[in-house]
Amino acid sequence: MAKLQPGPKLQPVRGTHDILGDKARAFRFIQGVFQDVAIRFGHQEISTPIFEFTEVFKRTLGETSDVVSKEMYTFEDRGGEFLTLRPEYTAGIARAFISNGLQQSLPCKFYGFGPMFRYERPQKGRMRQFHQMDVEILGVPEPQADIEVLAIAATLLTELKLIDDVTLEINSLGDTESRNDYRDALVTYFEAHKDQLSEDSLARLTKNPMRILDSKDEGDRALVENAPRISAYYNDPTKAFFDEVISGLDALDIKYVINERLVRGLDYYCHTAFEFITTKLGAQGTVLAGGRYDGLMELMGGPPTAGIGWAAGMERMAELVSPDLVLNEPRPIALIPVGPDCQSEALKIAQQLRIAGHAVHMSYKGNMKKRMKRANNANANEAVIIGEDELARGMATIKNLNDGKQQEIALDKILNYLDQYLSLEVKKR
RNA sequence: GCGGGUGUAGCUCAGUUGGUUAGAGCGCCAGAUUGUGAUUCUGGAAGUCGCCGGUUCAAUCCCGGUCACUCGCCCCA
Repeated sequence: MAKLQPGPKLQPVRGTHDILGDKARAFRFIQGVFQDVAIRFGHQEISTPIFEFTEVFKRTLGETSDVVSKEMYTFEDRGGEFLTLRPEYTAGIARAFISNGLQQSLPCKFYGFGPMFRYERPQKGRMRQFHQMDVEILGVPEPQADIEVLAIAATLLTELKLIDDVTLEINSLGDTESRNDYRDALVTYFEAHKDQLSEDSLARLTKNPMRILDSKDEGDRALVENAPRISAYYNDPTKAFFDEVISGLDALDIKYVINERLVRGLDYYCHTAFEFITTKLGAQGTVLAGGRYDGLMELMGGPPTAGIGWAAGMERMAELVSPDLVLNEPRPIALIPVGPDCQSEALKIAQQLRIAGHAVHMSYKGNMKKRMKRANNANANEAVIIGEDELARGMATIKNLNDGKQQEIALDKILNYLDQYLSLEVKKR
């Protein structure tokens, strides 16, 4: 680690990272594809504040959820308000929906992305500040919205070339009636085997019994094998809803696995729940996950409004995405003035090239050797060398940094020459 | 909140069964080449061996603590 001076702590706060270099490029690439896909599906961008009144999250996520009970970054501001850095996107969007009176303009199709904050012990694929991309459809109670939202996810993962790295697991948590019936049955079952449950699952039994289903404890797993299955408790509407979602996936040729033990931690989910999972990221295999939350708006005090959406972890995606896909930045042109008298001419040419759309690296100081070296480090394609001799003749030297060949070009032909030459280079590839 | 692993140069890592000057590769700087990078050759700078304490004639190495990073549990994207 770098040597730290005495004084303020100079390392980043635990669980936070600086995003630069390849990681920044990967983020920008992923974000770009995401926005493009979301817009093609007719979604509007929404950007909500990264903090909200604490109540917004407390009410919607449920007091007993881990997020609320131990993971929120909450603070009191100078006005005495309790604020919380958003631990997830959906609650903020739901609040924005109500604040802006958007029930007048249903359905609402949103996309957004940005940082989220959870006070957790960091590990692979899990940070205290992390970034999510988020998609929501509000006001569509029909399964078509579920299908569409899944189609967005599948399209995104396909265009990021990640679709073969992930498995879509899907389940229905049922409507309120089905879900409550099932929960009761589960509790009855596990109560009868209380003595065999792990300590963690014993706590889940009162807090969130459905969580026991995806326990990693071996003893629990054996019990879960014989536990009642959720599909046995689906009523007719639930069954019809889920069937329609599934046939939509079939129609779109989106591959999935039905996992009856897939549950959600947060209280407001119903019907469809899904996760795109990979085995390539260690313990945190979920790359993109979401579900339907028809009860959320009322929970928050708004008009009853159906909702479905998902969130994807950008750090996790960035780990998976191939560097070849990301490395598509145009190579710059390096401008190298030789001697102080050539500085202003070089500056003018650089500006001309930049206005014409080229990426230009202008060197600031150093002898020619050093400037050439910097040009090389910047991965420049061409170096435009402006020297006093050439300048006197109205010429500049253009050197191809790939093959080392160089030639003189008239100053007023530089743009023209580079436009032609570089477009040929692109065609060659 | 609970458990495991790791901390040596800007980066990736060797190493010392405790003993004088701490090692490599990459990177950086300079020169070979005062108007030419990438390749080659030569030279150089750079480390309180995470921090504090203990044991010892002597600690980067052993012991204790602490901080940081990392992996896992809980939970989640």
